[in-house]
Amino acid sequence: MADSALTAEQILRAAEEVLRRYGPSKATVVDVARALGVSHGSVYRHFATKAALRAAVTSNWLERAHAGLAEIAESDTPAPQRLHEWLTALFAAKRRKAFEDPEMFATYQSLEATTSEPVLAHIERMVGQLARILTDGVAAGQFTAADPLVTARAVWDATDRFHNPVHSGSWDQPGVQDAFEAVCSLVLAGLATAGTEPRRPPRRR
Amino acid sequence: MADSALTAEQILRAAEEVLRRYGPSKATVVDVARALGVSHGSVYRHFATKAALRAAVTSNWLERAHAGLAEIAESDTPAPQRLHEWLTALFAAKRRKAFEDPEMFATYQSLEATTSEPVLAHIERMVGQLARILTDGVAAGQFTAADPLVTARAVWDATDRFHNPVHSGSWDQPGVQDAFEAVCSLVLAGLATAGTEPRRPPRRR
DNA sequence: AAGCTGACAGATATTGAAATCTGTCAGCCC
DNA sequence: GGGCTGACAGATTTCAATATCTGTCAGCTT
Repeated sequence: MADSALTAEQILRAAEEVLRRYGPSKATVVDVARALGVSHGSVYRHFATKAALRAAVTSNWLERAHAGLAEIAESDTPAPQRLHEWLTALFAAKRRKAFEDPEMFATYQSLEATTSEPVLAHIERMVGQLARILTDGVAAGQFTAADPLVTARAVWDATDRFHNPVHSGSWDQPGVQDAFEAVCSLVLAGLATAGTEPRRPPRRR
Repeated sequence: MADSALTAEQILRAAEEVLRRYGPSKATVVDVARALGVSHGSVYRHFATKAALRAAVTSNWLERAHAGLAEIAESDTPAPQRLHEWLTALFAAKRRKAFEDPEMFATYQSLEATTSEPVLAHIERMVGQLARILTDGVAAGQFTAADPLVTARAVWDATDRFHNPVHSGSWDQPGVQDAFEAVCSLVLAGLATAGTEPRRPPRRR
């Protein structure tokens, strides 16, 4: 019956729980199956590989973790403040997750290390939201950016230290918040003027 | 006699060779001693611990690897071009080392992971050179930066993706050079105007 | 006496055998 | 028949025994 059918939904929930309890290095699909009271073969009916299952769980988690960002990106706050707010919210969310949900964060981190598809998709989404803010800013004459998408990627790269999980180890050190603000200011100042005109093809020297 | 005396110099040379041959995870101080034809106890007369020896070798190597940067930092090229040149040279040097001298690069990388003293000193030196360029730029009216040292650190952070060894895995991918130029442009544009005034959204224009 | 050696204790790494896990699939059950 | 099971092969991980390494030091050598 439909009631007793094993759904992908259920598997995802159980897998997240298992990952949270054991961490990415210890969690097995046998554990997930056991938590659901089914044989591990059933899990493979819904997810082709363990990696795919982990990716789906992480993707889910990432979506929830960054729920508020899209709203900020689409608010009608002036673009400069909006960008600052968005970056601050992103950094805060990452930090909070790293601290409060370490096992899931480690899972995300291990996924990132392999540059897998869902992480790339997530980055695309994030860069897309940045591009949205930039486009609005350009329209309002607050920003200059020849190609908002390229510039958005530059902003993403420039703030890497504050959202890339490989740097999470330094997020609890004293100076980070100041460092973050300094980079924000630099980036905002850069957007206010020239944008990302590839200045003078680097003449060989 | 003085001729046969074991010097720290000799040990450093031998240790670098051993590190280069075996890599940081396999090289032992017994190997170093063997290469010198002495007992490993002698090595400890000159370096208190294996970590200290590795740090000294890496420090040495780092110094040589970035020899040209100081000259660029102190040249009389206009600050904006000089900064671009410096960042480009830094990125090129890192990339070259990662590719041509992988074992020593891995050694450096493992040192960096522990945020040890010599790496911190090296970063200080790099940020100092950036600050020098910034100060010159401010004096010439090309840059705005309330506190050049703080701004230098922001420039260092913003370009992290192109000099931090944790990112070396992405340095051989197609788009990096463009990404680097885009971040450079953003940073240079930011320096041209507001510098690092803590979040004062540009309202003019 | 300054510098080196070699033996030592405790920590770390290597190894290979046993256990567990991943992914597949023929067959069972609802 | 669609979905689940349980047994299986090959890959990976665990574990404990063994070997090697790090750091110390008493004593030898020159």
